[in-house]
Amino acid sequence: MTPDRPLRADARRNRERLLAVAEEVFAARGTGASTEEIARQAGVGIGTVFRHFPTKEALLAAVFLGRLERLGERARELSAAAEPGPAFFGFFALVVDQASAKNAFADALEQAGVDVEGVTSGVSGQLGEALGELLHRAQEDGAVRADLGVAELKALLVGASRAVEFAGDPETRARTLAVFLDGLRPTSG
Amino acid sequence: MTPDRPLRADARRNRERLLAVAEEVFAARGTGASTEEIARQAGVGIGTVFRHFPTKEALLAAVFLGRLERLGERARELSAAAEPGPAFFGFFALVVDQASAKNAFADALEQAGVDVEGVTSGVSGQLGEALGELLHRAQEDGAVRADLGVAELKALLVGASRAVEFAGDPETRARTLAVFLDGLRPTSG
DNA sequence: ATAGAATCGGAGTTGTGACTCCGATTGAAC
DNA sequence: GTTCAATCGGAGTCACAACTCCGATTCTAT
Repeated sequence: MTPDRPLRADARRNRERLLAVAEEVFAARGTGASTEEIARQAGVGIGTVFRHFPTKEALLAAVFLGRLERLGERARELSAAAEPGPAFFGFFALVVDQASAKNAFADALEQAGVDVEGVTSGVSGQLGEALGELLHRAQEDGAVRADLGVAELKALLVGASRAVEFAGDPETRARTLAVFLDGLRPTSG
Repeated sequence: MTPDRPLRADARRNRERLLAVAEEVFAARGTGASTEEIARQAGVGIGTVFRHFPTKEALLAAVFLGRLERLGERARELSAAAEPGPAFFGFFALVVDQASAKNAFADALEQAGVDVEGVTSGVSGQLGEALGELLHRAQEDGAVRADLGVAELKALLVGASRAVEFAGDPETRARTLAVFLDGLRPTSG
């Protein structure tokens, strides 16, 4: 389908630099940030941005795709390396922490939901699997209530990210997060 | 400060109609919806929109202000009419329900946080008081964990709205909401 | 070192949306 | 019914952001 001749060295550099800068800028200024701003910060011309990403939407999709991929990796790592309970809650905290710096996961997942050009669906699926494993292991271990699925977990991650972002100071955040964590535990009754 | 001569009948009508339509349109299309669209749907010229609300931001502020006011009223009503526990959880569910139709509260509170021109601060304070009463009564009644304040409650309302909005189908929503409700209850330990 | 294909830069185009201005209209006071 | 100030409508202005185009530049294969 795609002959995909390897990119010239400078092109490859620019592409990577653009992705990195775009991620920062979108995180800092929101997805409304202008492509020109990104080009300037990356030290390239606007033309270069649009050659690599034919559309602003495509650039956004690429950035979110990267986020989802990294998130999936992290979930798999934790799944393999830690006890089910800590792995699960560690991942939850990690996502929420990122979000408190900048609402990464919510945007990313949302974008995946909208699914720009269908690009993200594959990765989104992978992430879903990783989340599923994390969740099910924690449930079998009795660390997390049994009546939740991956869909609920995603919603909760989005909600927690948002809540924690909204809560300004660290103490409010901690107390807010505690509600989520306690709510996730098996019901005592 | 403001002589505030009463508006002419047609002006008053237009102003109200604009607010109503703007609320609908912003809810449906997001806050990025154009003023022209709102004018068209309200059946007035663009000039009329800008005479009543000198800025799109001012229009947004007015809409959000209305939402916050109604929310505060509702909280006070419940506070007066129902048992502490049901009053609290009823309000929580109510906010979340609205949000699932369209993310009303999150946007409204967020806007209040940004506080366009300081207009919302008064009402936001009132809402805060109403929430405080709802919360404290429920806590004294033992229906809600004691380690939460109004700040945490607001964050949780925002987060829950978002989470439930993200969760597509009603069943996922219910299970997601259950995590919040259980997390809000006093910790058994 | 050289050719020439790939890539770059950024001025220019296009579209959109907030906001202004003023002649036309309409409500209210008499 | 007349008057006139308040209000209206919407064409026009202005700013900004996405996207295009092409001459200038740079990489790479020989």
